[in-house]
Amino acid sequence: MDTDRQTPPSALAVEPHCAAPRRGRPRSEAAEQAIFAAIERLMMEGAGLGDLTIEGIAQAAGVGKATIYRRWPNKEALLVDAVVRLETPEPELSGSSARQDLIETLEYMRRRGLDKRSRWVLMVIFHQLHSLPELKSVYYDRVIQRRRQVIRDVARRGVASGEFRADLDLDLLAEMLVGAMLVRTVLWDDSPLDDPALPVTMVDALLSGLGGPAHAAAR
Amino acid sequence: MDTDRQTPPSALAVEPHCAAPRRGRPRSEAAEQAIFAAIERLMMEGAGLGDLTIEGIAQAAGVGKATIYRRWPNKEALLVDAVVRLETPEPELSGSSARQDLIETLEYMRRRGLDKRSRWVLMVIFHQLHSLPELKSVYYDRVIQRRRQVIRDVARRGVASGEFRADLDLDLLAEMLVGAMLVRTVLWDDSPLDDPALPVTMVDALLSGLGGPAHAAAR
Amino acid sequence: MDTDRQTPPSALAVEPHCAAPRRGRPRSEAAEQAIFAAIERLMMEGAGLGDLTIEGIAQAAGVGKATIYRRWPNKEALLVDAVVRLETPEPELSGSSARQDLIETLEYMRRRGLDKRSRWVLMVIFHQLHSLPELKSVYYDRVIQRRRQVIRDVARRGVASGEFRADLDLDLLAEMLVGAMLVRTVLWDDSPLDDPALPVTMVDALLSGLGGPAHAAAR
Amino acid sequence: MDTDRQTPPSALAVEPHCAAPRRGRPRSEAAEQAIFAAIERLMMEGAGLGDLTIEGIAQAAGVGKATIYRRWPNKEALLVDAVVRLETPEPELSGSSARQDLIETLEYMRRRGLDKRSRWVLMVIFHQLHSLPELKSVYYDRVIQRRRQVIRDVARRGVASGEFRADLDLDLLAEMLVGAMLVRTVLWDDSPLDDPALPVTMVDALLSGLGGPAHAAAR
DNA sequence: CGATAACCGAGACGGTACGTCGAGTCTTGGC
DNA sequence: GCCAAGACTCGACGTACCGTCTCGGTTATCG
Repeated sequence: MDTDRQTPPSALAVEPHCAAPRRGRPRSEAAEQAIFAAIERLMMEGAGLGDLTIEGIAQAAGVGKATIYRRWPNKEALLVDAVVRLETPEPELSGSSARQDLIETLEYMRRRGLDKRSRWVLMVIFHQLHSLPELKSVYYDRVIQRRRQVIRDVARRGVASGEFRADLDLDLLAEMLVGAMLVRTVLWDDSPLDDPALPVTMVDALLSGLGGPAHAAAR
Repeated sequence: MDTDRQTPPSALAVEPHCAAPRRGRPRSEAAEQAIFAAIERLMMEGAGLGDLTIEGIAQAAGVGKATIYRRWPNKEALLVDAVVRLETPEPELSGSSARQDLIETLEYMRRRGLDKRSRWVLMVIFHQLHSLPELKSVYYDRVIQRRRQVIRDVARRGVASGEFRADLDLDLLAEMLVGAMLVRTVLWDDSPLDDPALPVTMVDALLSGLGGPAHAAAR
Repeated sequence: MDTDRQTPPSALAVEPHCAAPRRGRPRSEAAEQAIFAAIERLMMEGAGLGDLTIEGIAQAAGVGKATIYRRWPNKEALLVDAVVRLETPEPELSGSSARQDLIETLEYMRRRGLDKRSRWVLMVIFHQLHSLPELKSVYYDRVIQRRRQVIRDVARRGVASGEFRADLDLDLLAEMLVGAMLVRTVLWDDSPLDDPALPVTMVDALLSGLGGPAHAAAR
Repeated sequence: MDTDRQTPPSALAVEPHCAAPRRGRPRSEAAEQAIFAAIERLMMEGAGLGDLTIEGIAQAAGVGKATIYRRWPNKEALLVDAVVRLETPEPELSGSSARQDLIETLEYMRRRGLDKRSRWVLMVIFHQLHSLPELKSVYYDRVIQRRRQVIRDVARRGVASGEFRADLDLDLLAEMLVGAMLVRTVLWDDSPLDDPALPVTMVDALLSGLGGPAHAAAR
């Protein structure tokens, strides 16, 4: 499915509304690149969300404001597209075992949480997610669902191989792992993500259970 | 505990800067109430974060802008105080067992996630947390740390009673539970918080472990 | 007189800049007509000067903007040419007497002042005359000087025939007559141009003089 | 009449719409002065009408754009008010004779036509007169009608004293004199206004009549 | 009791960014 | 080389808020 997807996934952007034979001067690919590059540059220079202005971006990109507004209907839509574009690709899972795959996924998230760019992306997402309803569905479909599916697939294989309990609630598993990583990534930036053993610790804790003797006896 | 807490916890607010005997007309308590009431009203009418402007709030509250700026140094500080003020009080834990206390804590979070007002509060928190460093520490000290302490206390008692494993990582426990609830609360608003059994399921999953026979054998 | 005037008097227009044999597709005569027709149409629909935009004209004419800019260097030049093109031809004077010729000239101006199209032309002239120095000389040479010459010729014949005083200041005569008509045309649009006797009244007043007995005695 | 007119005649301006007891901070008189001063300065530096921008004026006046838009609804209204404000006061007429008064009036217009500031004002008037209908009536009532009345009064006295013919058409007299001056002022800026004898020449020509012996015989 | 001082609503102030529009230029494919 | 279409940069438009600053007027406490 989706084998021929070359064009990058630009949601929210204003497509030239004509259907077939495209007339007139085509939009400049260079301008688009310059815009995204300017955003990334400003962002890396420490610009917060409120510091990113359309006028500033246009200036930094050497581009007219109209060129931006021709592509996106407003500031939010632009930021959203910039954010989606900055998302790092999903990791390739080794597939040696379900436990190992979970660990690799969490390790990917851990690294992402340490990367300035990725953390900035998450900030924007969390910021705009509720003020721009369109973004919600776009990001949900394009990023979140995709990741949930990865974990879900891993878990299914784990259940089949007997690594995971048969009555496993797949969503719950995903959320407990992802949620814990998000908390450490988004809520604290002096966050304890530096420990490379974190993914192993988390996965094993979840698989082995945290209950003690009294808990085991009660079952 | 905390029996003498009458004055609301207004951090970030600008206190009248003269220390000693205070002269002149005192600040109107009514104005303060009107401001908070206006924010809540606007919020309940569906105003997003970007729709909340100082001018709008002042107008809705029938209050001069200066009256707001006399109390808070800027827009963010006001929103933060409004948010902290809307925080529901912590639940009383029954203390019958550590497991039960965890479940009650999660049940409290679940209810909170279903409440429109509380969800709006979380939105603001997530939004402003990075753009206003002051908020970060205030909210961190005042809300997050307090909750972490509650869970930590519960867990400690659980370890002592043998309900929890002795090598329990308290922070990890807290984050996996809290993180999962936050994901369901903040990221999705069609979220599956409706299931009243959710807290029990989560706690028991974490305590019993999700590993299957193959996992158990490997240990 | 002027029997060979086929090509319209297009001053300010940009001639294809290669001098010699002209190659490639020749310019579309139809496009030119469409542009002028569009301007006239928009003008008659009540468009003020500020409402006439190049983009609007191009759209209304079904023509690309470049097609306009290939012919005129800027907006003002286009309007000027459009205006000159709308100028009605000079009247044929009967020549029966100098007084009669003056009256006929004023009558022509009176009618012109009652015509919406002509009044619009005058508006544009008065507007652009100072912001576009080129227009000034073009319009001056092509329209004003021509008319002054007509009146001057008439007056000269009048002096020769004894109808006019020998010490007549020709320019002053022209300006007093023309000026009065312009005032009624340009400054007021509820203007009293409806009276068909106006030209006769004006000419006779000027010729007979407005001085009374006391004035006559003083001379 | 109008003995108590202190407040300058600011038409088109947006008056604070509250009726009686004026609340809030009053508008800064200084800002208003700075705005007008900036316009005049820019104008004297040779700015054409198209070169006068709100942003430029605000900058030159050291004033926020909003401060301008709080007073005038748009650019045109501001220019109009600036123009009306720059109008020089009417001259005091000596009243020694009707002929003399007419000459003085024309001399005033001649001088005005030689003054850069006044010519600029006339340009703006002629420009905006048709694109901004409100201006038309304001300027008409406030300037043109007033001047017509002056000439009318003079002429009436002239008729009474026998200096002017009894059947004098007052409006026609005014328009022929005023029109001729306007033509020389507005249409040509290399205009022959330098001759100080011009007013005398014009008035005497009009009073004595330009007809020659043949014309006189025909009456 | 009167002065003093800080409060109050209202709204103007200088700025900054927004999103739109037009001018004049450039770049497609097509005739 | 022209044509229609429509992108491009630039810069002004008119609007909305921000955070500050007066206004006239209202309570409090202090002297």
